[in-house]
Amino acid sequence: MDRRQKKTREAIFRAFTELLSKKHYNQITVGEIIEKADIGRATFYAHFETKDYLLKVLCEELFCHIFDATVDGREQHHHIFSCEAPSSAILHLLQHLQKNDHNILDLLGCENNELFLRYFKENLKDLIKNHPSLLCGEKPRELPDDYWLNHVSATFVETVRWWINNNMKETPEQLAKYFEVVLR
Amino acid sequence: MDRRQKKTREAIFRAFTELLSKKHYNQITVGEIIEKADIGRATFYAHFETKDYLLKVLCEELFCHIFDATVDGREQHHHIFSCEAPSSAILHLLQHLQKNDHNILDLLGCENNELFLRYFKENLKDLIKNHPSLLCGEKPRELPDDYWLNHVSATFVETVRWWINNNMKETPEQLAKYFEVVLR
DNA sequence: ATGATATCGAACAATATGTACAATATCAGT
DNA sequence: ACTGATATTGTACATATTGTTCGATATCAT
Repeated sequence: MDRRQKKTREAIFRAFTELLSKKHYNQITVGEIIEKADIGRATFYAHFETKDYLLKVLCEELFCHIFDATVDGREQHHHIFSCEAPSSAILHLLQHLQKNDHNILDLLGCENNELFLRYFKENLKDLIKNHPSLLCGEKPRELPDDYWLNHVSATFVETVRWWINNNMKETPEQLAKYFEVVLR
Repeated sequence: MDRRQKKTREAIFRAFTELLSKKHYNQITVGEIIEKADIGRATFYAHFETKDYLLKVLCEELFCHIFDATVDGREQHHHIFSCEAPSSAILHLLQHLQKNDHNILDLLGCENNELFLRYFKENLKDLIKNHPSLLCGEKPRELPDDYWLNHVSATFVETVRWWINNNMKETPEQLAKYFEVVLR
C-alpha cells in the first residue's frame, strides 16, 4: 500500500480511537476526526464512506490483531489457537489484552464499549466454532449446542468487561480461573 | 399529567419505537420522529432535549414496566420479586417478555438491541442486588460477589437475547431450565 | 524525469439541529 | 360558560454536519 495512504489511514484510526475514548460515538463528527487527524475533508471520504464504516473497519482490524496476533521481531509468537491446552489459549488472550496493543483497552473500557464487545463476542464465537478445543468444560447434555456456544462466548466477554471496569486489579491467571470456575 | 402532554408523549414513544424496529438508531432523525408522531417541531423539543435523552427515558419506562409490572384490571399481579421461589420469578419475567408488552420484543430483537440489553442487564443487576433471593444457585466460594452478580445478570440477558434471536421457539419453561442448568 | 495517484483546500448543495415567537387550541377549576 | 394557564402549532431562522466536486499541488514508484 502507498506510503501516503497508510499514513492517513493510521492518522484517521489514531484520531478516531482517541475521540472514542473521550466521548460517545454518536457525538463524534467527521469534522472532528478530520481536524484531529489533520487531513483534508476529501481525503477522509476517499478512505471511508461513512463514520459507521470506519467503525466497522476499526473493529475488524482490532480483533484481527487480538486473535491472530504475531508480535514484533524477536519473540516468535504462535497463532492463538495453536496453543496446546484450551485454558492456556484463554490465558494467552487475557495477557494480550493486558498489554493493551493498539490501545484496545481504551475502547473496551470506554462509554462505547458495547460497540466493541459485540464485535468481540461475535469473533470469539466464530473462533470457538472453528476450534472446538477452545471450549473449556463440557456442554451439559440438556443444552442445545448453539445455546452453549453463545453462553461460553458471552461469559468470556463479560468476564473481560468486568475485569476492565474494575481497573484490572486481578492477574490474567486469576481471571482465567474465574472463567473456568463459572463454566464448571 | 395534562392530557395533551400524555398524548404527544405517547405519540413520540410510539413513533420512535416503530422507527427503532426498522432502522438503526444513528440513522433516525428528529425530523422523522416528528413526522411519524405527527407533531410540531417545537413540541418535540419541549418534551425531550435530545434524541439520546429520549432513548434513555424510553428505556427507563420500558424496564420499569417489565420489572414492576402490574397488569390490567381483573388479574391481580404481584410485584415480581414477591414471588416465593426464585425460579418462578425468572419464569415470570420470561412470560412477561413473551407477552410483548409495549412491543418490547421489537426493541430487544432489532438491530439496536445492544442499546436495550445494556439497560436490561443494569436494571437486573440492581434488582438482584436488592433481592438476593432471586439468585438461582449458589455462588462458588472462589468468586468475588461482584463477579458472580455480573455473571448471573449477564447470563440471563444473554439467554433472553439468544431466545429472541432464535425466534423464541422454546417455551419460557424450557428457557428457565437452560438458565438454571448453566448456573449449575 | 515521468506518469500515476494521493492529498489539499475551498466551495457547494442538501440535510439536520435546536431555538424563537406569535397565533391558536386545549386544559383544569370555578 | 368563562377564565387564566399552559400545550401545541407553524413558520422562520441561524448554525452545524454531511458528502461531493474540482483544479492545484505534493508524493509515489520506476
